[in-house]
Amino acid sequence: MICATLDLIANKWAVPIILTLARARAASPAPNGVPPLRFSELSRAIPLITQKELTKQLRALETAGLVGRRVHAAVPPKVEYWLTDLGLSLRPVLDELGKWAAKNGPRLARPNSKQADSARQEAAE
Amino acid sequence: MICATLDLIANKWAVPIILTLARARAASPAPNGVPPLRFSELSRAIPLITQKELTKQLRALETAGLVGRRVHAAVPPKVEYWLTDLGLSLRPVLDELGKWAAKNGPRLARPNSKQADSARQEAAE
DNA sequence: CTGCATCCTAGAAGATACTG
DNA sequence: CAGTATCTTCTAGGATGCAG
Repeated sequence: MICATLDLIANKWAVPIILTLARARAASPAPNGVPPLRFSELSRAIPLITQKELTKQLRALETAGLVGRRVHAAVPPKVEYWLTDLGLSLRPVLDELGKWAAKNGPRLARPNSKQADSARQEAAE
Repeated sequence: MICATLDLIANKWAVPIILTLARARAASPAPNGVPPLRFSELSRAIPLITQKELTKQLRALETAGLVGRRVHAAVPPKVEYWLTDLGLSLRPVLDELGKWAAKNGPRLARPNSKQADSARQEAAE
């Protein structure tokens, strides 16, 4: 079931979204409430993401319980998202991942490229 | 670039393969050489994987430097794989991931309705 | 402002058959 | 034994446009 967790965070935009929300949570000294981000704020904070993807990922993360969502029924619409405690508990995982990536990432020869790797030695015993 | 790392291990069979090789490395007291696994041994250890997928993933992991590969030019063919030190260094990451999954995984409401039928493979904890 | 619906393409992954 | 080679299906993800 470690794969279920991976499926959760391995999507292209899941990590940026989580980190953005985590930053928002850390940036504000909200004592009793978590400072939420609006949809448009998230969209601006992650410029390259599509609205569709942002929506989809937020739904997935919400379903998993990592992200909270509140709709303010008003005009104009206002929907806020925040990282739940469960979502925040992912930080050690992401940090560990980040540590490894920082250390070994630079050396990562692109993994899934179809580049014919010529430098594979065929040891003939 | 944390995403590059994720791309590496987020593939369906990457984790089972790495864990299998890691188990092989831990299981033997090889002092100067790492105990390798043959292609067929890997295939048997991960019964549900396709040959094509096994080959593809091994190539990707090899390119990334996580897995070593040695071909013995002989009949019958014999190709051995082992986890490199770099590959082994991923363990803390996977362990952290596993810890989180063990604690919060049971509560994960299906994120993308991804039926993980490979759960049989993950007795690593 | 939010976010659903629709169409589209590239790549992941499975099944099966064949080869040195 | 250790792979390639096809063929097929499925889904992630991008590009719109429309609606409440």
